[in-house]
Amino acid sequence: MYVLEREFFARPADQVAPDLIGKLLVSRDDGLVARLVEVEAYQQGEPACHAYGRRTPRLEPLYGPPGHAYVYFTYGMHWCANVSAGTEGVAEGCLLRAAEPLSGLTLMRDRRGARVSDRDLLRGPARLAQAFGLGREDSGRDLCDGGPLYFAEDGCRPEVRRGPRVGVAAAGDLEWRFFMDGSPWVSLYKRHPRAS
DNA sequence: CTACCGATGCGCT
DNA sequence: GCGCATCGGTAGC
Repeated sequence: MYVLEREFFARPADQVAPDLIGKLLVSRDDGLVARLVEVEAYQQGEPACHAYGRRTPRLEPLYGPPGHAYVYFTYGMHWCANVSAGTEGVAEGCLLRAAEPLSGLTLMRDRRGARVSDRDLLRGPARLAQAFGLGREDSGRDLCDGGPLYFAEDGCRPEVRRGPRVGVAAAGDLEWRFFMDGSPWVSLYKRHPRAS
């Protein structure tokens, strides 16, 4: 089991995202481990990216060095987590959309709700963030500095498929959603009603 | 299982 | 003020 170093993330987001499929997300102090099954790439040159045509304080983690968390708030109640990619000064990131829970399911269920099925614990970006206890204070956190939140790999080499992103109005024709072929842990695919 | 709809508050224009 | 990289409940098949 090897921890993913910063150089893993120092590539364009659309190259990092497919390589994250099958990797492990670890919250060490919580004892949480999950295998990523669905990730989306975003980069600053295209309209769907939060950093499209602007640079504001909340977006600094995306512009900074790779391997840092960018956690944002959406729809008035949900947090979603990205890991920054590419080179410093260029905003790129990978949205963690779904994962298979491997360890710490009890704590995940404490955070998500007692009646939530295993299948729904981490199926969706806001669900994943909630189960891992991620929020505003985690945005900007370094994920490659030996701290408690990091990525690891265990030799899993899944078949990766790709398609259009989920729920993005300015989706364009980019197929930057990557997911594990045939996995029951992947989130439901819903295209945005006004997607181009 | 799918389809619809309301909740909710922040970041930016 | 507007729009949103969403979710959960309910209704219906």
